[in-house]
Parts: sequence; structure tokens; C-alpha cells
Amino acid sequence: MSRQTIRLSVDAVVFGYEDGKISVLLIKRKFQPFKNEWAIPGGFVKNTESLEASVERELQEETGIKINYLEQLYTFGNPSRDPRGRVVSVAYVGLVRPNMFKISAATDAKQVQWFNINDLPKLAFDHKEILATAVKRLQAKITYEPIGFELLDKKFPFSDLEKLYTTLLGRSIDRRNFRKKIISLNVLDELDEKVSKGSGRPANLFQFNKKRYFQLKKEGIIFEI
Amino acid sequence: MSRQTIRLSVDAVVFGYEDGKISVLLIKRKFQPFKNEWAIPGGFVKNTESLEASVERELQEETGIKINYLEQLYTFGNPSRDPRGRVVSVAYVGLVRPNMFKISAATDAKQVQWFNINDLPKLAFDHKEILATAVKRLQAKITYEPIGFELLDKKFPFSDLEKLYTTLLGRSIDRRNFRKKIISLNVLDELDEKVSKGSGRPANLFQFNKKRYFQLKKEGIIFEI
DNA sequence: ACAAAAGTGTTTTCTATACACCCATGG
DNA sequence: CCATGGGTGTATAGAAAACACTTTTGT
Repeated sequence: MSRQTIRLSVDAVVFGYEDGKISVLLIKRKFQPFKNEWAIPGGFVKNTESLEASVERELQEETGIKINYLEQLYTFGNPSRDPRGRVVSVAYVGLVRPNMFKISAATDAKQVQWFNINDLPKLAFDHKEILATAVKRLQAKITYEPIGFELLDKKFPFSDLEKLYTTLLGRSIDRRNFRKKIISLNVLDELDEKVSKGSGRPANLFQFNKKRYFQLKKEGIIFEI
Repeated sequence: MSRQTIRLSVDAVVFGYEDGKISVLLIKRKFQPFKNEWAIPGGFVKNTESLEASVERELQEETGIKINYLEQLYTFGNPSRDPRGRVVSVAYVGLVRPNMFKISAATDAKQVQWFNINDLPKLAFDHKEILATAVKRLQAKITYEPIGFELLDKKFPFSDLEKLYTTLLGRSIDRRNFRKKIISLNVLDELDEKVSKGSGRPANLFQFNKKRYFQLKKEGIIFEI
């Protein structure tokens, strides 16, 4: 049996949300193959680091971003997915809050950039497939796990949450019913703070209570939209 | 940057179902490390084969079993999960029909054996964790994808399906409501065949219509129990 | 005729959906 | 005072859950 020459990489599809738009963080490759093409950030795993640590390191190196939520997506192992040879990649989905969104859009914009998921450039490797898988995962998962909150500021007005769901699910939602459903899940704390968006009545701020969520989850109560 | 010395393996948690019991296929290891301990079948990925092909090859080599359904589960990459060095393993879940169940229990029983998931031996590596993850996936997935049928004979009496669900979900189900729900999903064909289980009224046989299922799925109709 | 498993409907309860007006603020 | 977005309740329809007796076969 010949020695394995498979190399292992990680890739991270990082989503951000702002102003009713879902974006993905992409980098422009500096080297061959696919030099100057857009790609999902990622790179080779080091011998001693965990896969998650590897993702975080690569994101730090390539984009400087700090992610707020990370989960493994899928492992892509098609033998011909990388022209350099056999590279198997463990893909992750990352979510960041809007403040990160702003920072990263400003710095070093030539090499790191947010792209609206409905307006993507051509992508290197099989990254189009990875990204499509990630979008599907995100869309599915917000309906049965409270990960939408990870894309919003810690304190957010209800309308932000609603807009996030309409955007991701691609359909309009009845405001009253949506609010009733979320409130009945009992995982939001209503704060004594209001925020104004320039015009209109100021909105009450809410905060996701992760502790209470895990408590309820343990008791078998499931989050479902 | 030092050359990567990560090796990549696949592992397969293969489930079978018979007589109200869910079992997992385990092998007794022939070599160190964990010699003579029970483990999930698996092995190193070859340079040119896909991950799925690798799983199928390993299962063939180690157990002779032919699986009926295969899906990727999760990739386990803890740096210390294998005492031989850095081995990252892509785990899969496989399902087999009862006839496979019988065959494999008979042949070479010293090295390959079915274990009831409620009565497992100590396992090598991090295979306990992998198996637990697989069980959770199976339990969750039968409620929103029609994979239960992959564990039954192609033609099956309704009671078999019902018992499978009660076993996997760990709770009793109202026979009438369950039947109504499944029938209303419109993915079963009722055959003009009956089967008797020794005593009692013979049962009509049903068959899962995969083609119709995919058609309905395309139309946006979702399978849900 | 009886034991054992299969098959079948109706009622009640809960959940999801549809729907429109008033409120608080800034300009 | 008007424009803008925030906040709220009720009625209807549909889905889920509870519930028990009859049918068919083997012994």
C-alpha cells in the first residue's frame, strides 16, 4: 500500500447580515491556482491544531475577522476538486455580527470583500458548490435552531429579526404572527431600551437569552419557526 | 511551513433493524492500537478514490456487507483521537435491509458482529462519540426524511414501519394517527400481497415509492412525521 | 371459540393563518 | 400635522391528538 498523499484543508463560508442583505466573505487569491479569482477563505490544516482552530487561524490570517458562531458544514472530497492534487476540505459555516461586517468591508478591500449571496462572482475550486451547500444549511437551520440571533447585534429591534427571516426564507412574514411565535418560544428578553431609526416610532430592543434557550432545550422544548 | 503529515480515514456507522431492535455493525480489531477491541468499520482513504468509494471498499473488505443508503455524518479531527498520530476521520452513516442483517450475523462472527445500540461494548478510538452522533442523526432524520424505509424490506407490513418508529423515537405512537399521517404523505404503494406473522390477521404489504417521493419533494411537499 | 395482530372514523384540542388599526416619534 | 416605522387582538381553518371496536387469520 502506497503512502497517503492526501492533504487536508478547511474552508469557511462566513455569512453576515445588514440592511436586509445576506453577504458572504470572499477573498481574492494571491497565488496559483486560480490566482486573482475569488474564493472562500481557508487553507491547510496544521498537524497539531484542531479543525476549528484551523478555521479560526485561517480567517484571522486572511480576513482579520472574528466569528461569532461556527459549525461544521460538510467535507468535500472529490479527488479532482483541486488541480494541485488530492485535497480534501472540511467546510464550515461561520456567522458574524453587523459590527464585524462594517470593519471587514473597510480594511484591505482589494483582497477581502463582502458579496451579496444573490450577486456572487465566479468562484475558484468547487467553492460554488460549497457556498450553495452553506446557504441551504443556513436557510434550513434558522427554522429549527436559534442561530439567526448570531447575525444580529446583541441588542436588536424586533423588526431586524423579522427582516432577517424574510430575507433568508425569501418570503414575507406576517408581523403579528411572527412576533407571537417568537415571543412564545420564551428565549427573548425585552429590554428597557429603545432605538430610533431616524423616522417612525422607536423600537424596543430585545436580547437573545442563550442560557434560557439551553435550559428549555434540555427540557425538550424545541425552537421552531 | 512543515509538510503536512495528517492522514485521512473514513468510518461507517452501519445500522440495521430487525424485530424491534436497532443494531450497529462493529468489527473486532486485528492489529494495534486497540487490538481485539470493538470498533466501527473504516480505514484510510486511498489517494484516488472518493470518500464514498472508500467507505464502500472498507465495508466490503472488513464486513462483506452491502449498504443500501449512505450519508456523510461528520468529520472528527481532534488531534489526539488516534494514538498513531494525526488521523482525521470522515464518518458516515449507513443503513442496511434486514436480509443483510441476517447474512452478516452468520459469517465470520468472531470479527464482525451486530450490537444492539442499547447494549454496546467498549469502543476503540473516539468511536463511542461517533456512534452517539450517528444515533442522534438517525433519530432526528427519520422525522423529516423518508430514510426509515431503507431499514426495512422493500415490501413491508405497516406494523414494521410503526415498530421501527416507536423503537427509534423511544415512545409509543398511536397506530391510527401514524397510519393516517404516513398514508397522507402519499409515498407508499399498497400492494396486493399479504404476509402472515404466524398468528393474527395477515397484513397488507406496502412499498416505498421513491420516484413519487422525489417528485413531491421537487414540488415542495415535505416529508414530516 | 379464542388468541393475536391488522385495520378503521370521529370528536376534541391546539396551532397556524389571515387580517387592520392605533401609537410614538422626527421633521 | 404628516410621514414613517412600531406595536397589538381576534376569528377562522386546518392539523394533531385522543380514543375503542371490528376483522381476519391460525390453533
